[in-house]
Amino acid sequence: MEKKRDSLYASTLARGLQILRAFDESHVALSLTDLVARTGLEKSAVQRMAHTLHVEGMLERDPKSRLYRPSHAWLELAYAYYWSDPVIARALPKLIEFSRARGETVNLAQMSGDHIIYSLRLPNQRTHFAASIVGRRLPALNTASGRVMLATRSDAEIEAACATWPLVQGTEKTVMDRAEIARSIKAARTDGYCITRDQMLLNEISLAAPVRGNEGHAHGAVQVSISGITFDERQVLEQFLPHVLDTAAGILG
Amino acid sequence: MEKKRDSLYASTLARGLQILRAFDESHVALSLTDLVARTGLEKSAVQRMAHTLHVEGMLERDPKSRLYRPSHAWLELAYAYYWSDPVIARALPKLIEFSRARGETVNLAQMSGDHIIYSLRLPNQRTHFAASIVGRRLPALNTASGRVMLATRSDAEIEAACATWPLVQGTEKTVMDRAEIARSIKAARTDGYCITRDQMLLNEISLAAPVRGNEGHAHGAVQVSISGITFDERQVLEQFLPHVLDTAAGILG
DNA sequence: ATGGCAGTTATCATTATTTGATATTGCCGA
DNA sequence: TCGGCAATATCAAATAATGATAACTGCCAT
Repeated sequence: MEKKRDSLYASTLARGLQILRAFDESHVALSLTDLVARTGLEKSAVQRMAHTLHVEGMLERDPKSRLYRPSHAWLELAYAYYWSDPVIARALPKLIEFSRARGETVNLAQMSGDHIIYSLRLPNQRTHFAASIVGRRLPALNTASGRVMLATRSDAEIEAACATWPLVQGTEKTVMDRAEIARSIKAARTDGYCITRDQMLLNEISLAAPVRGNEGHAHGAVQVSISGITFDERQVLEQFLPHVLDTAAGILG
Repeated sequence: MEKKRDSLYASTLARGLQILRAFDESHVALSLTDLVARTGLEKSAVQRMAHTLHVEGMLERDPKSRLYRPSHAWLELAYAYYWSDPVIARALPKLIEFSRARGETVNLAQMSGDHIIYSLRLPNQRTHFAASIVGRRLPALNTASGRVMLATRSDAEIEAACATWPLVQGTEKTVMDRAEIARSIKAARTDGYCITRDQMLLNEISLAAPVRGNEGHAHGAVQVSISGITFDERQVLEQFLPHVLDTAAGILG
């Protein structure tokens, strides 16, 4: 539509991507009209894009209901991503080791703009579905992983992030005070870890340590989710912090 | 190139998808000329598609080397896929339970045309990278998972599959004899499970059981990978089969 | 059953967008 | 410093996308 004065910009392709992005956790199967509503594209455009994506194997379609759904190709893209990111290959064996040794859920989170994204997850207990699958994005400032990664950046960047990056109220106890978050990040810088509680899920304690490259800044974060019912924060630090720090340090060390 | 006489087919979108699919385990970062070589598209087309994908956040690019790489958006697509597939949500808690109880690597495989694709993986020991990440595709006939799922289909389908589906020689011991594979599938139908050894990896024993829906045919397979060094096939059956069958049966049961 | 209707499929003239050739610029190694 | 390759930018030609609209379908309520 009215995107950019960019002669290299192929708007048809962009429209097709809009269709793909219309699917998310609360939109798992969409009809043509759903897609029209969600993308704001013309009915005809949606028809052509969806059809093309179907022919190309990017969308499955139920002949009965005529609803479009993501196809397995979406997992193949994740597979390609995994191979492309060198941090993943280094992190995975360490996370497996941790998971085996401690029997707790351990994740690799990475920065993705002003969000974190979970790129590896080794769930060890039944929890919410969203907390067990890869690809979930959360506002960086609201998460231990995000803060501990941010803590490896410059003061200016931290300040800008604290001032402008989005916050989402995950629970009634989610910290929404930017000054307090800034303090948490400063603490994370000196401590080398960040611990939070009840931020995105009640009774969930989250402990994260940065995966640092040579240059010092974070390429990711190793994060564990611990039940706040069976442990308090002090116990989590005592029992898990050394191993988490070790695991994180070992990845690019 | 000139695909179909299909008035609804948006070739620009298809070209963009070709760019995405140019990335795989052995092509993790590609230059424009690489993309030209791999896709067979015109230089200008590649330029525009790659640029658009970059602007839309689907490709990352290293300003120094000018190489394009998959972005985190590829993981977000996987996230959307996970929510869209009802089998995943049912299977995940069961697999976690299994993984916890047995301490062995357990996977959910699904049919994807004539291949299987691993859609959930809970690795429990260090192994090859490819064996630990989701989205990997393998020829169905060469895998225990593929055979056990195929075994729930009609005789005609099995016959056709055995005659025409692709085979890949994963190791020197990979069974490439279609008649033998057909026998293995028939056995899987009566046994309710399939076990293989040394097929895609030497000294790997693979045991799979079907995830059946009401109608009886398989929506997936629960599969465990066991070291063929520490166990022989008889031991694997004794020690794992009941639990694998249980887990698979419990998913849609 | 049947009729109505929302949603899907198909058609087509118009023209905006892509196309692909080429020219220019920038980068890296010799 | 220069040479050569790869990446960017440009542009006229025309293809391929557009969006309005018409025809069709299957589904639900009656």
